[in-house]
Amino acid sequence: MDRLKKGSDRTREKILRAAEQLFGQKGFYNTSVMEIAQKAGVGYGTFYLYFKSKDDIYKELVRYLNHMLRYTIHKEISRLESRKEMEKAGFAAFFKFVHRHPHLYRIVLESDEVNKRIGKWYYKKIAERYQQGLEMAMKKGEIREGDPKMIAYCLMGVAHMIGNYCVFYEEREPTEKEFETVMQFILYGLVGH
Amino acid sequence: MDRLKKGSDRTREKILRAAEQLFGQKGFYNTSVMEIAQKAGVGYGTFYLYFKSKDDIYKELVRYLNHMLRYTIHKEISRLESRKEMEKAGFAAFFKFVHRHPHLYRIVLESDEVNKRIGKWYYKKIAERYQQGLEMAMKKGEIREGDPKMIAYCLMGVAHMIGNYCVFYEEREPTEKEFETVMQFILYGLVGH
Amino acid sequence: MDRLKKGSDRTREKILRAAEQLFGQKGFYNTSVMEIAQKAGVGYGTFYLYFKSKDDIYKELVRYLNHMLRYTIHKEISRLESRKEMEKAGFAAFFKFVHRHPHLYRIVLESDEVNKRIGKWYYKKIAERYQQGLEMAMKKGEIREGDPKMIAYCLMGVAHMIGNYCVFYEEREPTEKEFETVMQFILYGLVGH
Amino acid sequence: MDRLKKGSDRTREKILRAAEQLFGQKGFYNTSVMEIAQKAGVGYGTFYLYFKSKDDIYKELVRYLNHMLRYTIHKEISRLESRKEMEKAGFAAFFKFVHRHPHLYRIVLESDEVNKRIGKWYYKKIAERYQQGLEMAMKKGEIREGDPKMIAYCLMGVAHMIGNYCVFYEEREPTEKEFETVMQFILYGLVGH
DNA sequence: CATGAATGAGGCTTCATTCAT
DNA sequence: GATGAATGAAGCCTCATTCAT
Repeated sequence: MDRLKKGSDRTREKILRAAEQLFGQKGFYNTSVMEIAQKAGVGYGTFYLYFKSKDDIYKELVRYLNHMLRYTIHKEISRLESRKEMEKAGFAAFFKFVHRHPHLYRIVLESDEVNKRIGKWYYKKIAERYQQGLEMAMKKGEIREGDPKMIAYCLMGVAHMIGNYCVFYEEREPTEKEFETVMQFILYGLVGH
Repeated sequence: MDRLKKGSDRTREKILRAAEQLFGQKGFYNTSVMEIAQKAGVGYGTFYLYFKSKDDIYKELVRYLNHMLRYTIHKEISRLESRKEMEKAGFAAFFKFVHRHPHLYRIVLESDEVNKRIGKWYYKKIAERYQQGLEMAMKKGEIREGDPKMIAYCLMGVAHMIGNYCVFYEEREPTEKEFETVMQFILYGLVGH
Repeated sequence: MDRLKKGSDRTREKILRAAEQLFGQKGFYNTSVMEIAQKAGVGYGTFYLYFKSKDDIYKELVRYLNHMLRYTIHKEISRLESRKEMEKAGFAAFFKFVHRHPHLYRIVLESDEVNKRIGKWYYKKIAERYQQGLEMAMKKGEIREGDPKMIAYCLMGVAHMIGNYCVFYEEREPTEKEFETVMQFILYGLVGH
Repeated sequence: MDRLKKGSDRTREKILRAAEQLFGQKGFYNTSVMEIAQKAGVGYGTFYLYFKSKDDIYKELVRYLNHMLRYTIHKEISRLESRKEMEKAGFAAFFKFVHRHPHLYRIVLESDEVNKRIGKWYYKKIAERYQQGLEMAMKKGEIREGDPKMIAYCLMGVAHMIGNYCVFYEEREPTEKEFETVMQFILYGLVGH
C-alpha cells in the first residue's frame, strides 16, 4: 500500500527535479514540457498526470524553494542569541543554499516575469519575516535605529547580488575572504562596528 | 537626405519606445512583434526594416539602458570629491532613474532569462566600473579596506533591491526618510561612520 | 457462476447508464471515457473490460434505444385496430418515451455525426417498419393513397421535431392541447378527416 | 484599393467553402483546422488570420446558412397570395436549397452538439417566423385553427426529415411524385383539402 | 476480475519572420 | 521605404487505449 503510493511519488519527484534543472538552466519560456518529460524519463502525457499545467509545476517549485530556504535559514539562526551571529549564520546558510540549489534559486529570480503575483508574494513574504527580526533587534539595542523595512530590503539586496554573482557568474560559494568583506560591510552597516 | 534619415530615425525611435513600454509591462515573452508595431503606429513588416529580430531590439534596449544609467550616474557624481557624497548622489540618481524609467529597468532584470550573455555582460560591466571607483577610494583611505569587487556587488545589491521594492512594489521613489536609512546603512558599511 | 455473471452484468449496466447520461448531456465528443468510469463508480481500466472502445458503447446505446423505442411503441399500438388510433397512441408513446429518456434520444440525434453508418441505419430501420404499417393501412383504405415511404418520413419528421421542441427546448411533454393540434395535423394529412 | 480588399476576401471565402465541405462531410469534431487549410489551399497559420478559432468559423457558417435559407425561401413566397401556394413554393425551395447546399445544411443539423446555444437559436428563430405566417393565415381562414407554434414545428419536422432523407440518404431532390405526396400530406394536414 | 499509471498521437493555437506589392 | 498577408514550426494540452500489478 505504501509501496503503491511511493511509485507515484517517485515519478512526481523525478518530474519536479527535471523541471527544476531545466527551468533553472534555460528559464521558463525556453523550456518545453516535452523536454521536462524526456529529462524525467517519462512519457509526454505523464507530465499532465502529476501537474495541471506548465505554470502549475512552476508555482510548485517556487513554493518549494520558499519553504526550503526559510527552513534552512531558520534552522541555522534560531538557536543563536545576538543579531550579529544571526546575520553571519544566515548569510552563510543562504550562500550555501544557493550554491547547492542554483536552479531552484534562479527559478525564483525569474518568477516575477512568469507570474507577477507569485513573484511579489515571495519577496514580500521573506521581507516581512526579516523585518520582524530586525525590529526585535532594534528594540534590544543590538542594531542601529532606522526604518526596519528598508534595512530588510538592503540586506536582501546584498544577499541576492552576492549570491547571484558567486553562483551564476563564478559558479562557486564565496571564499572565506569574500565572505569576510561582505559580513564586515553588513555588520558595520547594521550595528556600526 | 538629412530629412529622410531623420524621418527614419523617428520611426526607429517610435518602435524602440513602444518596445520599451511593452517589454517593461508584460515582459519579453508576453510581448509580440505585432503589438510593438501597433503601439508604435507602424506597419507590421516595418519593424523588420529597423530591427533584425525581436531579440535584436531587446538587446538594443539593454544596451541603451546601460548607457543611460551610466551616463546619468556619472553626470551626478563626476564633479564630487568625497566617496560619501558620491554614493549619496549616485544612489539618489539611481532611484530617480529607475522611477522615471521603470520599464527600461525591468527589461534589464529580465535580461538574464532572455539572453544569458547579455544579462551577465550588463552586470559585470557595471560592477567593474563601480569596483574601480571603490579601489581608488580605498587607496585614498576614504573607505574601509576589503575586497572591492565584493563591496561593489554589495552596493549594487542594495541599489537593486531598494529600487525593485520602491518602484515595482510601491511604485514610488523612496521617501526622504527611507533614503536616509539606506544611506546610513551603506555609509556605515562602507566608511564606518 | 450465475452470481458472477450477474455481478458483471451489473457493472456493465452501470457503465451503460453513466454513458447514457453523459453522452446525452454533453455529447459524444465532450464526454471522456474517464468521466464515464467515474460516474459509473468503476475503475478507469474497467471500462475496457466491458466495452471494446468508446465507439463501441456508443453503438450499443443507439441499438438499445432502437429496441426500446420500437418495443415501447409496438406494445402500445399492436392491439389497436384502426390506423387513426395507432397513430395517436404511437405518437403519445413516442413523446412520453423521449421525455422519459431524453439522454437516450439525444444520443441518436447525434449518431449521424459520430458514425454515419449507424445513424442512417437507425432511421432507415424505423422508416421501413413504419412504411410497412402504412402500406397495409393504405390497402385497407384507412389512409389516403400516396408514396408510403414519403409519408413515413413525413410522420417521423413531425414526431422528431415536436419531440425535439418539447423535450429539449421546453423540457416537458406536449400539453394535451398541443398534442391535439399535432394529431389533428397528422390525421388530416394522413386520413383526410 | 478594391482589388486589395478582394484578395483577402477571396482567401476568406476559400477557407469558408473548404470548411463548409469538410464540416458537412465529416462533422465538426472529425475535421481538423489543418484539413480545412489544406483544402482551402492556404497555409496553416493563414486560417487564424481570418477566423479567431475553429468554433468561430463554425458559427459563421451557421449564421450564413440561416441568412441564405431565409432569403431563399422568402424570395420564393413573398409574392404569393394563398397559404397553399406559399407552402408549396416554400417546401420546393427548401428541398432545392438543401440539395444544392447539402454540407451547409448538415452543419446546422450538427449545431446543437457543437454549441447548444447556437443550435437552439437557429431553430427558434426559424420557428418564430414560420409561426407568424401561420397566425396570419389562420386569421384569414386559410388554414385550420390550432396552436400555431405546434403547427410550425410539425411543418419544420416534415421539411427536415424529407430533406434529410432525400439529400443525405438518397442524395437527390425529391421526385415530382414524392413531392406531391408530401405536399398532399401537408396541405390536408394544414388546410383540410 | 479490477485497477489506474503510463503513453503518445493528434488537435488547437500563437507568433516570429518573409515576401510580394 | 512601407505594408500586411502568408507561412509553418513549435508549443501546450487532451484523451483513447494499453498493460503491469
